[in-house]
Amino acid sequence: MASIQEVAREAGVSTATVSRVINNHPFVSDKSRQSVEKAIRKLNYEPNMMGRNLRTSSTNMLLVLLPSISNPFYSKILQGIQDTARRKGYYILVCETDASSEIQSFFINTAKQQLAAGIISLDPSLDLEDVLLPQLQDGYPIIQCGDSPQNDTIPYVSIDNAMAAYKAVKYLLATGHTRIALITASDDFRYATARHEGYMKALAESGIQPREEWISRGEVDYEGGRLAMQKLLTLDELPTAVFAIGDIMAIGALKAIREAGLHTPSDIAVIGFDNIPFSNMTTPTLTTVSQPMYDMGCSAAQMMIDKLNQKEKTIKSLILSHELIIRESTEL
Amino acid sequence: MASIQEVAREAGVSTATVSRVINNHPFVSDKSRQSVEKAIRKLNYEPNMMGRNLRTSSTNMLLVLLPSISNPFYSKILQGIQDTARRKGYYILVCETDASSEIQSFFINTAKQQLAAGIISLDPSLDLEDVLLPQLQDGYPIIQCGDSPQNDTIPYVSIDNAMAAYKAVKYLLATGHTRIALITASDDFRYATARHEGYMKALAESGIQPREEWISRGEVDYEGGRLAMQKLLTLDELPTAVFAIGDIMAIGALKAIREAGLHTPSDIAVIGFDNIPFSNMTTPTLTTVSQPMYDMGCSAAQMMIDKLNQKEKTIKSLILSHELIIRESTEL
DNA sequence: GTGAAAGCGCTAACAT
DNA sequence: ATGTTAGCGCTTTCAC
Repeated sequence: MASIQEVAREAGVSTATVSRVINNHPFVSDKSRQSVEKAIRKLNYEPNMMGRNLRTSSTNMLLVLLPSISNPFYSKILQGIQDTARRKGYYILVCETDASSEIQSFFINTAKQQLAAGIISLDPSLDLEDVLLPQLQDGYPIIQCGDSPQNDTIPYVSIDNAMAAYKAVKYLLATGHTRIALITASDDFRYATARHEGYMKALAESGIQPREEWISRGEVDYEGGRLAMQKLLTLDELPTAVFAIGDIMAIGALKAIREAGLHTPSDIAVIGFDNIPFSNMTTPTLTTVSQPMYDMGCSAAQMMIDKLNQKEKTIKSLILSHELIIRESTEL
Repeated sequence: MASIQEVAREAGVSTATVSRVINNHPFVSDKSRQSVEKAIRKLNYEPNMMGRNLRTSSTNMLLVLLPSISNPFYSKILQGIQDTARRKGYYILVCETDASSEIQSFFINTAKQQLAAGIISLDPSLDLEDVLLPQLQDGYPIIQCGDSPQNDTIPYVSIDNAMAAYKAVKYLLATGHTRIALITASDDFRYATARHEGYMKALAESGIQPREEWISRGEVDYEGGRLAMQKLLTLDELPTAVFAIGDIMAIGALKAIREAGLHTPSDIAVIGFDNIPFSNMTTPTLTTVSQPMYDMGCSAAQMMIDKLNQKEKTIKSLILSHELIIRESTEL
């Protein structure tokens, strides 16, 4: 691999001039510029990132933390992050946080080692402020994406989860349902509690007393949704509709309903949340609240890069819009 | 961020000694080692990767090329790669190749810039040998994962696709089907042609003349599978079974069958390929050939790291085992 | 407009 | 067993 030295020698100029050309600095004569460009082409030269980054004590890599790469919600956000980052010349380092427990120290080192210029976390269960921030340099840029953080000192990109859930349940109420159950997860996730709130608010507005037994909890996956639905199916008086806080859980619920010999939506209507691609491939297709996953990723990356380029002093949180998508799992 | 200089000063030794401690070199007195370790803790020191990598002209980053992060097949492999890499102290740079056309130059630069120590490609349509290799330094490590390359000079991790397809179709034949259609993709993908071959071989063995009209092609996605199935449904004599070369296409086929008012498996049985998580969540659940996606990723990463550590001179290709998983879409 | 030279943080000869 | 020193490739003052 050619170095800047060799290019300089080939072009008959100093390394400083080569550097100026590479970095598009003004005050380089056309003559020098051309001979440098010729030398670069001839030697197939590409600046060594380690040298550059060491010298400038900066990097063009961003660290993305996410619970699971194979979860379609997170992978869609990651797609947005990576597209935007690449377009701006940034690389993405991916780190899966669910995998093991030494993860924390591993990714904190990434920052301490000056490998990554900033961190975008998609992990809703990571305590960014109390655990992560104190270990990082002051002012180290960090953004939460896909949920709001526990405390509002960390900037984030998300949607209005309470409002979205409220609208979903309002829709069920408007189509005549009154016995509406909720399938949710542990209260550790901010988005889960927000959607729970929206559910409660919608019921309250309609004067419906929410019953304790209508709240069924499970892991945020297919089996979790299936088991949570099975619990609901043991009730004496069955709900006529279910709002699940995530599509994967909703899809598990669809399965449980079918296994019980009941039909969706005629016996029990189901609404999910996220609008993952697969929600449109189920039988019946799933009514859901669409989150702009890809856009959330793009926005988070853009915000991070603006901050790194000092375009923005501080990062301001961003609330993107959501949309209720009505499909077969709720219409009669 | 503390540097090695500051640690050396704090510990009252030279930077060389600190370096020896960091890198677990022998010939350091217990006394020195302890005072260095104490200083490291006190200053919260972590070696700067740019400095280290520049000096050693090596890196602990691997570049992974994949068509789409949100495709569950690739994201599951990526998960295996990333898990294994992290455990060995390597970082993963992710690059989505479907996104745009400047991609090629972008990732080739990653190698030229000495950013990544090696490349693992999950992209079956990338011409690694003729396009990528010539632009890289001689001996630059590269592995294909999830498919075999066009020419066998690039080491790869895959399964025996022809055999797997053969067994899938054999199973359909054994359960009494004789009119078996194939839903496949363009012949640009090695895995697609291999599975096509397996299909042909199984039919030939049973003395069945494969009909041209039974081969239906489409994009490797849900819509592609759906459209390919719709084409098959226009035939005068319908097939009684369909083998799709990917689960996503198979799921699209299930949809088309249902839309035509027919039932799976009673009217038309369906077999997919890959065993992505969703194949077990469809209605009916999908019979499929299981690829060890996660393991393929782990193996590719391990092979790459062994090569980088000079444990292996050359990388040997690896064929992992597959398995036919029988679910509801084929049983009567 | 251009070049000389310092130095980013680290490792590895080499010297002691 | 430890320290001195050179230098990886680059950018950026500073001097001309």
